[in-house]
Amino acid sequence: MSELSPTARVILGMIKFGNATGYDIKRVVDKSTRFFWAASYGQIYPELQRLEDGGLIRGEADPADARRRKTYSLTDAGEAALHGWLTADEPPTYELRDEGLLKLFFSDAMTPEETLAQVRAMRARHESVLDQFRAIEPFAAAASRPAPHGVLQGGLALHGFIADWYRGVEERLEAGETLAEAAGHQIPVTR
Amino acid sequence: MSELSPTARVILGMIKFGNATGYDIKRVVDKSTRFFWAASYGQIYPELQRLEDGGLIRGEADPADARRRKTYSLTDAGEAALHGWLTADEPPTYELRDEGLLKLFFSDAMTPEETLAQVRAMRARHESVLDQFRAIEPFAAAASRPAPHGVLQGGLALHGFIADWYRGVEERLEAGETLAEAAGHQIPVTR
DNA sequence: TAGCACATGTAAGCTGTTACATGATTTA
DNA sequence: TAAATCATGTAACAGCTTACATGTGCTA
Repeated sequence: MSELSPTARVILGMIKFGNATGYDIKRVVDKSTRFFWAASYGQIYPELQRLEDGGLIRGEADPADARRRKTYSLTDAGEAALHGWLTADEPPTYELRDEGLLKLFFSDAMTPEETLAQVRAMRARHESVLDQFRAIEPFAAAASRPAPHGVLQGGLALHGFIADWYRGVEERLEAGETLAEAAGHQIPVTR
Repeated sequence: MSELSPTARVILGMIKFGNATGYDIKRVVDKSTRFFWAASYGQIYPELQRLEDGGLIRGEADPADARRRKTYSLTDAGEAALHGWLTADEPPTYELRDEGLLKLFFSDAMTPEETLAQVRAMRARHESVLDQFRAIEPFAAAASRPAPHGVLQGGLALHGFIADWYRGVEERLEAGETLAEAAGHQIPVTR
């Protein structure tokens, strides 16, 4: 049994928890996993087809429904594939693309003022993510299954930490320190 | 002037700071920016060609050098493009792909023991990144330009925070809490 | 009845990795 | 002299986004 494609991983999980149509999956992904696992229609619909061809999901089109909506569910093979992936011991993918960090990496080619402006933009970005998370939180807390709310807590902690870290760097840059000095003085603690 | 392609952004920066060949750029990227901005030969060499065609860089092949090495430098247009990108006020790209978080998101389909095993693997991953950063640090600290060391400090803080956060979650999971409970009790502080 | 949400799908194009091909130079 | 490193490049393929095409059902 070959590995699940990246998009297949979200799809199987989403179907497992009752998000049964491609449209549904997209809608839920855009409100939840997109912060660490995005998916677009261009990936979702072809992948649903492949998963059905491969026997991991089964699609049913209700003929009474005038909308040509196709409702998917996991087959036994699909359940097994999902659980196999969830419990696999290969190191999980972790990939980051952070343009702000790249700019800071090259910030010896900028003035301190220009660097400060970029740091501010980076902090704003993470604050905005925090705002989105806070807007989602009541729904996550009230949801029937608890794990997503746990992940959201992690996201709040993470982006809160990053925003705080940038705030500290900003203050030190404003006081005239270099980026390296400012970054070196930031000491994180978890309690 | 159209936007710099993702790989063009690292390339211009790297050339600016004296990494003059495709091979060089790849080597340095793999020791530094790859944690937040990766690049492969399949991107680098064609992009060097395009940048030269576009007049942002100039390549020189030393005929006395038996190795067919091509040494690049920034043209005035290239300097301007680099600086324009560095100081642009569009919100910088921030993309994360974290398979561990996706598994936790779906962990209601796992037993507590299986979830714990995944959290341990995630922590191990970040600890391993920390080890790599610590190995790099002396070189970053001794480098001629200071900004990369500042970024490394940020990386140490970030992955240290994440590893600590997972350690806390692990302990609470071991004590029998659910993921949502364990995550909710973790309170981050920066000082 | 207009507009929005529901619903599925595809085509074009960009970005990226992996693996291979080729050959020179340096070092053990 | 063998192996590692330096050095450039390409072909095949995987993955992803954006934009478009098409049509239904609900609601103000």
